[in-house]
Amino acid sequence: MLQPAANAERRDAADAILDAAEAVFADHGFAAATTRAIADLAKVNLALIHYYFRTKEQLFEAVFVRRSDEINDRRRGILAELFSGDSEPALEQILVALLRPTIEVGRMSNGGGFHYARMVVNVASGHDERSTRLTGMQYNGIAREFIDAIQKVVPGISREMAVWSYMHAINIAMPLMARNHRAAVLSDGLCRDDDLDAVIDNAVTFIAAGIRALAISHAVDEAGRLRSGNNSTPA
Amino acid sequence: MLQPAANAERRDAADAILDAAEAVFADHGFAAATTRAIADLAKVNLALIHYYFRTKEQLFEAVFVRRSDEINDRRRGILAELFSGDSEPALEQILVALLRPTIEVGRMSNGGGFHYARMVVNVASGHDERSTRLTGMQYNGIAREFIDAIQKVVPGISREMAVWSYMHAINIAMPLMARNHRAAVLSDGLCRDDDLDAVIDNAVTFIAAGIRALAISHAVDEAGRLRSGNNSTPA
DNA sequence: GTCTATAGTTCGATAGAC
DNA sequence: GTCTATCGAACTATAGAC
Repeated sequence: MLQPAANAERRDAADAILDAAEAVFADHGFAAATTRAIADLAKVNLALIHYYFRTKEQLFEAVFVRRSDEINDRRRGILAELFSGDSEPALEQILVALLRPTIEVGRMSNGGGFHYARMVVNVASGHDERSTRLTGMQYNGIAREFIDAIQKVVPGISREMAVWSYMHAINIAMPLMARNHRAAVLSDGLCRDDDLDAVIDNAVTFIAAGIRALAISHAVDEAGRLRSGNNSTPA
Repeated sequence: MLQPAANAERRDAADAILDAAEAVFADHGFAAATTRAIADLAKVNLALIHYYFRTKEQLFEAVFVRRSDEINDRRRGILAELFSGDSEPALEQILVALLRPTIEVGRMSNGGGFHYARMVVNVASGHDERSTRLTGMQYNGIAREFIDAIQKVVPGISREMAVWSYMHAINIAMPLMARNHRAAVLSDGLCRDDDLDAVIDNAVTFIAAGIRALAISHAVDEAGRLRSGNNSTPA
C-alpha cells in the first residue's frame, strides 16, 4: 500500500501534484492554470498528472474536495461541541466555528490552506457550471447547518434573515482568508491582514452586530418578506 | 465623426464589441473568454476586435474602465450632495451612495451593468497582476473618499476601523450585485436576489450595525491596534 | 509508475484583398 | 473599415517504450 518514492524526501507523486495544483490554481484560476506549470512545480512528469487524475478538470475537483472536507469536518466538530453543553452558545462562538477552521487548515498544511482560500474565493465568485457545482456539492450542507445554528441562538430571527446572515458572513470572511492585501494598500499599511487572529476577531464583531440588526429590523413586521426600509432614498 | 453602420439598428462596431465583451468576460473570466465568442455575440468580424482594441488584454481593460468610471461618477455626485447641506448625513446614506449606483447602472444599460458586476467580483477576487492593477487604478481613489466619509459621520471611529468597514461593505455588496442566486438556493427560494432594492436595504442595515460595533469595540482601547477580543476561543 | 514524443485542438493576432 | 485566410504558438491529452 505504501511505495516509497525514488527521492526519499518527496511524498507520493499524487500528493505532490495535488499540492502544486492547489498553488497554481489559486494564483491563476482554472482556465489560466496549465498542467505544465503544475507538473513543473510538483517536479513530476507531465504525463503523471493525467495518469493519476485523468483530466485537468478532475484534478481541480480533487484539490477542491480534499481541503473543503477537512475544513468542514472541523466546523462540524466545533458546532457539535458548542451545542453539547447545558447552556446555549453565543452567536460569536458560532461565527468563530464558521471562520477559524479555514485559517487553522491554512497554518497546518505548509501554506496550502492559504492557496485553497484563494481557490474558494475564485470558485465562489464564478458563475460557470463547474463553480456552481463544486460550491453546491461541498458547501450547501454545511451552510444549512450554520443557518440552523444561527436561528437557534438569535431569538426571533426569521429563516430568510438567517440565510442572508450566513451569506454576509461568508462574503466578508472569504476575502479575508485569501489575504489580498487590499486593506493594507488602502490604509497605507495601517491595516494588516497577515494577523488572521485579529482579523477574524474584528470580523466576528462586525458580523454579529449585523446579524442582530437584521433580526431586529425584520422582527418588527410579521409578513415574512423584507421590510420596506427607509434608508434607500438618500436625498 | 458619426458614420452609420451598414445595419441601421446596430450601433458602432466598437460599442457592440464592448457590450459583447462585457457579457462574455462576465460569464467566463478573462482567460476562458475567447475573442471568437465575443465577435460572434457582437456579430462583427473577428479581425475588428484587434483593429479597434489591438489585444484581448486592452479590450478587457476598456470594458472595465467604461463602466467603473460611470459608477464612480455617480457615487461622487451623491457624496457631494450629501455633504453640501447644513446637517451631517447619516451613515446609512453614505452606504446607499456606495451601493446604489452599481445597480442603477445595471438597470440602465440593457443588463450590461449586471454583467459588469460579475466582472468586478472576478477582478476583485483575483490575485494576478491585471486584477490588482485594474482594481487599484479604478477603485483606490473612490475607496479613500468613502473611508473619509465614514470617518466623518461615525463618531470616534479610527482610520483603521474605517478602512475595514469599507472592505466589509464592499465584500458584502459586490456578490449581491452579481446575483449568484446562492441565497435563493440555500433558502429553497425564500430569499430572492432579483429584488435589488430590498437586498440593498437589507445589506445597508447589516453593514451600518457592523460599522458602529467596530467603532465601539475599538474605541475602548487607545492603542490604535486591534483590541484583543474575547470571542476567539470557542470552547 | 515513469518517461519521451506527438497527435489533435484551439486560440490570439496579423497579412493583405477589397 | 471590413473581410478571408492563415500563421505560429500554446494547450490538453494520449500512445507507446521502458
